[in-house]
Amino acid sequence: MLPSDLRTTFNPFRSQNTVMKQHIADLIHQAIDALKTAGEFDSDLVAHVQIDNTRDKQHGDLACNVALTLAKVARRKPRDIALLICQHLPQSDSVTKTEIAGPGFINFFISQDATQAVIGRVLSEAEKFGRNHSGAGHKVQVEFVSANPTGPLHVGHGRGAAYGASLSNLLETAGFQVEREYYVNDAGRQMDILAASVWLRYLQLAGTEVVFPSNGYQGDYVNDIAQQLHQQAGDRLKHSTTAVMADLHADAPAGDKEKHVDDLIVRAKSLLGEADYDLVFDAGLNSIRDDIKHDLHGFGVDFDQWFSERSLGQNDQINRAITKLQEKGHVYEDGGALWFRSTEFGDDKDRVVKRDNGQTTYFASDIAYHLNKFERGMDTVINVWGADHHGYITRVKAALQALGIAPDRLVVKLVQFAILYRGQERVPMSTRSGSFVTLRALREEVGKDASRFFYVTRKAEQHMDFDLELAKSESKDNPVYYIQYAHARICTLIRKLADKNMAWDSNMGLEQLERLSEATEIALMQQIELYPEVIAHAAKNHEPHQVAHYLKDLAGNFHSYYNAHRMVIDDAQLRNARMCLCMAARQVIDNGLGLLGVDAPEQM
RNA sequence: GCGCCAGUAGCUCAGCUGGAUAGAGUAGCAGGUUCCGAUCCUGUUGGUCGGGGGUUCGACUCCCUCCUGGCGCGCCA
Repeated sequence: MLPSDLRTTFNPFRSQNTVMKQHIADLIHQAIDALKTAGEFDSDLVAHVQIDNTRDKQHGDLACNVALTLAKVARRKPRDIALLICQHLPQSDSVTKTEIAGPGFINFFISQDATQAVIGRVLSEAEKFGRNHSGAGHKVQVEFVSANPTGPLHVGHGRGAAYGASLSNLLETAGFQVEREYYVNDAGRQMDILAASVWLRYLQLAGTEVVFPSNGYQGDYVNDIAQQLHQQAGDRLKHSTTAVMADLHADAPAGDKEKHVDDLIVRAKSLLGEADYDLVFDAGLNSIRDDIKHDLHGFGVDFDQWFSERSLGQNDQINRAITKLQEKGHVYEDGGALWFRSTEFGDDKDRVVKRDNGQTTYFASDIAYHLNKFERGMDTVINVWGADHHGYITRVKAALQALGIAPDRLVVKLVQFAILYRGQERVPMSTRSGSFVTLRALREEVGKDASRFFYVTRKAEQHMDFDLELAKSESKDNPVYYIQYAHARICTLIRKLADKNMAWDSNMGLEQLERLSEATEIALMQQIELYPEVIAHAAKNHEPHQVAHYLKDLAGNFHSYYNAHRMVIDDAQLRNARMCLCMAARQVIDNGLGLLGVDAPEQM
């Protein structure tokens, strides 16, 4: 038996079948078994029975290709096999007809009774409809956003936030125990630059004349933080211009802006002393982190854990991780630095974990961090990263492997960047031009629902054009409103019925489902029936965009139905049956939008 | 140079892990509501799935090779 941390990734997802697909598959297995008994097939023949939804309803509702896949091993023509199977299929109330078509497909036509039954399941399972237990008993952590706390989130982070949040929700509906985590990069040089920036702005407010470094953080938010700090600490952190600015490397353009800012950091530390430097540092960190937290909350994204990078160093976890690698013989010294021999695990080159000046690298923190994740008992860890980090995957997986953790227990999802458009015009997003759009600005302009929806309508690896005008438009062009409108329409029906003393009677409706036989009604029911497998498939493949596309189709089915038939009618039996169908559709829209972090409003 | 992601209708994108005649939305065209919300519905035009080979009963999907675009290849974080 393998040690527990060497076990491979649990793969809970086998074929996720709907009730009906499973039933058909069972029928086919029974037929094949009967044919084995009859001597038509070898008794050791193994059939992989796959049931597909048909694209064209002329091909029935469900189709099976088993006759084609068996042709070779059974050494018979596919159509002959299909015929044999059909002749041995047990009777089923759910199947009205089977046909052999094309090269040897077996098409199944499902009875209306069986199709209508989904309505009762949706109404009784309600918000639980669509869930499954394939991930039961497994802990998975989803780490996402994790933007440096050196400034507000911008629209580039929004896609990762929307994707990670929806993915987490999806995994939960698949039965996983999910932990949502934000890794706070609160250590390192960038944070020191922020602290120095805050202090210099503070000095300016306190009346000390200093020149702000070109490499400092220029944003207005730094001023706000400095102002708060000044109110809080008074002039206690003040120093003279000469004390601050003397003997520094010159700033750009004449000098080196990197050396200049590094000198300022050293100066801040020496003039302020450790305690006061930490005060300034924490003022910046806490303010920005709280701001990010607040921003994300407004975006419908909340985390279970905000994991501090600094805590790794404070608890000596970085050195412990390096030592662990050393003990296993994967570390060597060269040029005064410590190197992890990652090439042994497929990396292009070895990587430094401890610099010649004794400082550990960011990579070393990341090794410790990922070790920590698994030590916390995660079976699987999912990292949602920006596409620019893909070069990093190999070395992190190499480190895990070196530490005895199966690398496939870490799954990295890369999210491509989104390019903003305002109609035809591309919105410049460079930080330098100062015109980059914050996530907050996006939320204020476009709204949470449309932003969340737009971010996840494209699959994550796909480059994406995000049109602000389209997302903003409250019209038919905008899919999120199209879906929400369907939901609101159904809610309006309920209100309408109450006004007319015709309140929806679900029991009567459920007894009369056989009255629902219009083409648009059947189509809507069939679409509803697909929901659980769409969810399962989306969870399995980490693809929330499938939910978005499904919901668009579902809303389309509803609107067609609504337009073709009336629900508020005198025939109480038919009226209540139709309302059962509408309310089932409403429930599925509600459930699906919920996964995507989009509200399902009762009126628009 | 090496590696990762992408290339599907004029535009924005799906395509259920290899299945039947490649689908939506939008744009274009032609229609529909005295009605429960027209933020809606119906019909229709539009494709050498980047190019070329290969694998097999069958390829947008898998393999090879070229072309194009994005990103990455630090003792930065």
